[in-house]
Amino acid sequence: MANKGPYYITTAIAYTSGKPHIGNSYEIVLADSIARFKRKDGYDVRFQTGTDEHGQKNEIKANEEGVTPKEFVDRIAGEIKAVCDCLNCSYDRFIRTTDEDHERQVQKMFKKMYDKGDIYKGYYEGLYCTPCESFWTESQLVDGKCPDCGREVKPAKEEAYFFKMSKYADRLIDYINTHPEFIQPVSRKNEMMNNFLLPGLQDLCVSRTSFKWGIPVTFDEKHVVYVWLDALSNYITGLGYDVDGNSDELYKKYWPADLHLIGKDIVRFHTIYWPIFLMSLGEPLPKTVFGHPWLLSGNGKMSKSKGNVIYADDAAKLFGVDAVRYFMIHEMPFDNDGVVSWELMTERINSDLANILGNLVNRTISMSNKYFGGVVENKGVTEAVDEDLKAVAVDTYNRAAKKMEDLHVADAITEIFVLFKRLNKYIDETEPWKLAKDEASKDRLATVLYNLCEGIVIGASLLWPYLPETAEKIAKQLNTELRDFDALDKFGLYPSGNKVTETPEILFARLDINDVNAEVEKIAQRQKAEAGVTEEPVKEEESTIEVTLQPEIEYDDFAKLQFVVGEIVKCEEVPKSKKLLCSQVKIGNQTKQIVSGIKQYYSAEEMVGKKVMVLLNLKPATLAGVVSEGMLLCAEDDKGNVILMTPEKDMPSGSSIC
RNA sequence: GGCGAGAUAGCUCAGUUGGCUAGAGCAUGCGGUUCAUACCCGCAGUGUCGAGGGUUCGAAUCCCCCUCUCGCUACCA
Repeated sequence: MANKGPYYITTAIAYTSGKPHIGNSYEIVLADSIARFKRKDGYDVRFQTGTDEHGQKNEIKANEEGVTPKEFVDRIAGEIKAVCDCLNCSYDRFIRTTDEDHERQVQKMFKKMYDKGDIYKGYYEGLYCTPCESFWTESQLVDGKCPDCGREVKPAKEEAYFFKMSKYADRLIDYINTHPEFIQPVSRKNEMMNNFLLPGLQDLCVSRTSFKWGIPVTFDEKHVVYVWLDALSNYITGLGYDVDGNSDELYKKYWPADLHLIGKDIVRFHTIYWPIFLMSLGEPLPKTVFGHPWLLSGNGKMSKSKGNVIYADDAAKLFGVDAVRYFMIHEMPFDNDGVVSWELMTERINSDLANILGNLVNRTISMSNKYFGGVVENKGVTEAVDEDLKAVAVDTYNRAAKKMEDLHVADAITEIFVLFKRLNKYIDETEPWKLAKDEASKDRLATVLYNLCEGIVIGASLLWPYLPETAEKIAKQLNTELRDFDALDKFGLYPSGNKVTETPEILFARLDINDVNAEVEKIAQRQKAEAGVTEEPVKEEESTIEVTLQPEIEYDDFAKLQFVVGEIVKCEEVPKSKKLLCSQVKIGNQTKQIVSGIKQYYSAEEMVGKKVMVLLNLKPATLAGVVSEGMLLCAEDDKGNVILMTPEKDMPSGSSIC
């Protein structure tokens, strides 16, 4: 097989917060099918995945369980790796950000960037302007003063290191413009340009002192390296990159990466921060970053307490690994979200895998056994109808490869099924059962069955990247080997006179939706039990919210704030805004107009009559063209849900809150 | 509010630079077949191509406007 050169593909590394459901497992299967395709296509492939393990969340969860953070992430990383393995993913390295080689290089990178002046010490959230209640970074200041009001700012207490993103912005803009394949799909490129690059990049906080579970900054031990610098660099540390120039051969061979496969939610980090980090290190940029869409549950959000979480390993137990892989790959379009449900999986498996593919293999082998004792021989008795079959067969690779080149993986697998459908049609066209009745057409019958076997082997060889076990089973049943892709333009390589298996195994059994539903019900019960749901479910498990302490204040600071009870007497939507409601709030003998960003949680009508907590003496501001003379206090959880704070018992408006 | 994408058969979507009776898959109906996992093969559909206007010999495709949906982003006092 010709060597087409190195090909390096990565997935995002998974955060070790819990076991991934089927939507989160999609990426690894997609990456695996691309990696396997490239291998068979003659590339020298390296495929890396892994886990992102640092951060305060894991520190807290570990504390709750009474284990060390390392023990905690060891367990979760093990679960994540098990899911990858159960889906038959052929990664070359499963990197963990707690791996010693990774940690050492991240420390060196941080130092190098600092020495270059790309990282500087500042303050988390930056510099504080008391009247504006705002933090600013040094780069945002105008003449060293608050850009809003021009007053003095003073540093907050938590210091942090920042990366000077702006320094490389022009180079990055230029790179993106001259490399149209860099950000895929292209719609994401526009978003990055318009929302971040063209308006001007903010500096990025790259260290924290508020928790310990991270990679320590060598020259300032209070600090640990904060998330993205740690996580993103796995792509090069996993190849043995060395800051000092003593990089491993792997690095020299495989970097820059050909493809970073990531979810569409983290495109920004991979197409802005990551390239800029690499520029700072003086290393080349990855060739393509593909932000893929998501597989979403058809009926509402997946939740353990509802028992409707679909895990890849559960699905694999029920349907088989390849059936699950097939569904994930097939159902996911290039740039729209796909839908997953047990019903859809059942339909897809029955119609494509059982009916079209499984049945084709089965009927072909049955006929070979029935008519020729399993011996498949090319007697060379061809007819016109054979030509079209051969043409489709030898072109299948070209059609699929073109789709793969464009990362349209779902379309590639569909092209392979075009061949299987064509083979089914060929059986109808040639009617072997009729040929079998006439001794004179025995050789024609043999040729037909030979062509069928040959076509199936070509199809199975192409199918291997997506459904490796199935492809191998087919080859075994036909008593032959799968082919490399450079042999797929030839029809007739199947050894004539070969003997197929006497006992064809059903590749994919047809599924009854009722049986599936019964199994699904069992899974749901188990999940509910695990989530601790007894009779009345509903209650979502409360997640632990990461609380970062703000700088301490004096009592006098607090006393400056005037909190009162207000009653909303009138409320309307702010026309120019998507999120703002404008309320008239009665506070004792006064009425204030207050604008709040809570339209997605409260309608204007339901606001009226509510007693709420108001910060009264806040300097008025104009929002979306409307003056706001105070602030309605709300509680907000880590998922962004917002509720109004209201008095626990009724109190007259104007009552002071202290 | 800013930027962007989209609206085509019951469902999911294709439709290159405007050009013959607008397509595919799934689902539906009918017919054929029996080697096979009640499977496979064939045929048939129905569409005011989101609304309205314009350019053109000709528009799903180009222009204008409207309605709705979605993505990113800003505002969140």
